[in-house]
Amino acid sequence: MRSHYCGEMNESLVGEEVSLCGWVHRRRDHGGVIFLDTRDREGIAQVVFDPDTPVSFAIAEQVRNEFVIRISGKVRPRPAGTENPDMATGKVEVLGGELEILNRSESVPVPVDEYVEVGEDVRLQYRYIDLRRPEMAERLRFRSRLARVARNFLDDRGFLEIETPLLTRATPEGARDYLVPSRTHPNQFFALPQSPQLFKQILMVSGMDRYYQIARCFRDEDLRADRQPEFTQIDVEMSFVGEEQVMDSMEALIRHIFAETMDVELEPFPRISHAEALRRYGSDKPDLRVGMELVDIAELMRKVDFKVFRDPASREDCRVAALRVPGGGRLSRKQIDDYTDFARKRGAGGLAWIKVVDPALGREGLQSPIVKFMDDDTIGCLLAATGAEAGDILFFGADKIATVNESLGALRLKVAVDLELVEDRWAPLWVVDFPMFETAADGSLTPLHHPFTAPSCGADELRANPLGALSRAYDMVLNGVELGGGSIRISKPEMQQAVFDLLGIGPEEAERKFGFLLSALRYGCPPHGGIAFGFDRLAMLLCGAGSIRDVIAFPKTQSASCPLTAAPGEVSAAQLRELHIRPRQLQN
RNA sequence: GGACCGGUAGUUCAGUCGGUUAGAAUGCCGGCCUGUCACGCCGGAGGUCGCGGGUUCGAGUCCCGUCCGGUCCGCCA
Repeated sequence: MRSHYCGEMNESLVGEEVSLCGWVHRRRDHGGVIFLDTRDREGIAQVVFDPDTPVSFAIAEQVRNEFVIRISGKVRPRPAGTENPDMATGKVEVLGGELEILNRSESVPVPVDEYVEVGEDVRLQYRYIDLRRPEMAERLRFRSRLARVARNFLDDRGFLEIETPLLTRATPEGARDYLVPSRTHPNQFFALPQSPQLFKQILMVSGMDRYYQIARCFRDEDLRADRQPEFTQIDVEMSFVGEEQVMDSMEALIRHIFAETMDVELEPFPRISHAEALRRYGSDKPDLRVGMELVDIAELMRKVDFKVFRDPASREDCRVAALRVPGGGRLSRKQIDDYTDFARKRGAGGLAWIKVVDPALGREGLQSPIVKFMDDDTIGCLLAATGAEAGDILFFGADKIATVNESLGALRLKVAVDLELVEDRWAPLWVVDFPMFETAADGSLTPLHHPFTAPSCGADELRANPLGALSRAYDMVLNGVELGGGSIRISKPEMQQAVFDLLGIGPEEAERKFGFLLSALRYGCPPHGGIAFGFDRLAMLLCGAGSIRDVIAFPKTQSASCPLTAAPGEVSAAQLRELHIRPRQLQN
C-alpha cells in the first residue's frame, strides 16, 4: 500500500514510482494545478495534481485539510526556481497519478502547524491531533530514541531489565500513595509504587547483581511544570559497588546519551558537596550556567550600625550573604521592588541592595538605602569581597540560614534569566556528601534522601550525632534540574534498624511496615546501591521543552485530570460494592 | 491548603470610562485562479463573552461566589 514515508522523498528517488499515505497538511488549489502537502510521521512531501489526470484532479479538488489519503505517482525534480529550501523534501515533488481518500476529517480544533500557540486544555482534549504537529511528533520520536539508547547502554553492560509490580503495598513514609482497593480483601488496599526502590533492593538480595527498569512511578502530590502524578524513571541498582562505581557508570550513561542523541561530548562532571552547593548557590541543585555566587559577609557585618545585618551576623543559625549581579545597576526601582516581593515570598524579611556606580569612589560611588549604616572600611571590604564592579548591583540576605539560601538562591536564578546571564551550555554536576537527616518542623528527624540510604559512618557514630552524619547519597543535577538521585543502601539489618530508631520507627513498627525488607537483609544481602533518573525530565531538557507535559503523550493537567478521557470519572455503585466501598451520600 | 495570571467565533486575540448591531486575524463554506509552498483575489456563515448571583436605566466590562486551565509557594522521604 505504501512504498515510502513522505519525509523520505529526496533526489535519489527521482524517476521512481512511489506510493505515499498520510494526512493532507495543506492544500493549495490554483485552479489548474493543485498542490497537496502530504504529511506522515516522518515529514511532508509536496504532491502535484494537474488536469492531465482528470479523475485524480477531481478528487484533489474535494480533499480538505487532515483528510487521510493515499497517493501514487512519480518522483520528479521540482521545476527550476520552484525548489523550497525551507522544506526537507523541497527539491522534489511527486506528480500525482492516483489519489484515494481513505478517510475524511472535520475541520480540526487544533491547527497542525507551528504558527498558533493553542491553549493546553484544548491540546490535551484533542491530543491525537496535537501529536500530529511535527514538533510534538518529533518529541515522541526523540523520547523513544532516548529510551532505546539507555537500554542498549545498560544491556551492553550486563544490566538485566526486570519488571516490578505496579500493585504493591502502601508505603507509609514519603509521598502520598495512589491507592487501589482490593476486591478480594475487604478494606485493604494496594498502592501504586512511588518507585521500585524496595523491589530493586530485594533483587540485589536475589543475586540479580545489576538491574534496570524504565519504570512508571506514581505520587499523589500536587503538580508542577516538571512534575506529573505518573512519571517514568530510569531505575538502576548494582551489587558489590561503592558510590564511585555507581557514579562513574551512571555518568558514563548520561555522557553516552548526550553523545548518541545530541552529538554532544560532555566534560567529566564536577562534584561538589551539599554544604558547598548551599553556601555558593543557595541550592542543592545549583544551575552552573549562572556564574553568580553567594558570598558570606557575616564577618564584615558584625559591627555595622544596621540591626537587620548585625544581629544575624553573630548568630550560629543565621547567615548574611551578598549576591553580586553583573550589570544589575540598570535595574529600575520597580524591578528591585518586584525582586523584593520575590524574596519575601520565599521567607526573606526584605531585600537590601547597593547599586555600584563607581567602586573606586567608595561610599560616594554607591547608591543604596543601607550604606549610611556602614563605615568606609566596611564598605571597602564589602566591595572587595564581592568583587563589585561599576554597573553592578549587590543584593543581600540576612536571616536564618535556610531562608537566606532559599530567597537568595531563587533570586540568583530569577535575575539571571531576566538579565540574560544564563550561559548557553550543558552544565551537569554531582552533588555529594548529603547529611543523613534534617530536622522537621516538630523537631523530629526526617531522612534527606530515604530511610534506606547508608550513612558514611558506623551505627554508633550515627546514633551519637545523627544531625552531623553524612550519607552515601549522590544527586545528578543538569542545568539546575535534579535529574537523578541515588545512594549506597543499607545492607545490614542492624544498621537499618538504627536508622529506623532515629526516625522514631521502633522495631515493631518497622517490622509491620518494612518487615519484608528487613527479613531480606537478614538472608545474605550484598552491599549495593543505585540511582533513579527522571526520564521525562531528561527528555524535556534535551528537547528544550518548557514542560514535562510536552514529552509525555497523554499527560495530566495541574488538577491531575485527563481532558482526553475525562479521567478520573465516577464508577457504578455495583463496582463500588464489589470493592467494599460505600457510595458517597448525596449532600443536600 | 495558599498567592498570582488567564477564560470573548473552531483557533489565537482586541474590546477604551459601564452605553448603538461584540470586532480582527486565521480556520471553515462558496466562487475565481496552471507553479504554489502559512499561495492569491472576491463573497459568506460563524458568539450561552466559562457558569451562577449581585450592583445599575443599562454589564463582555464593576462586585461576590464557583468551575476550568496555567505559573509558583506549601507538598513532592
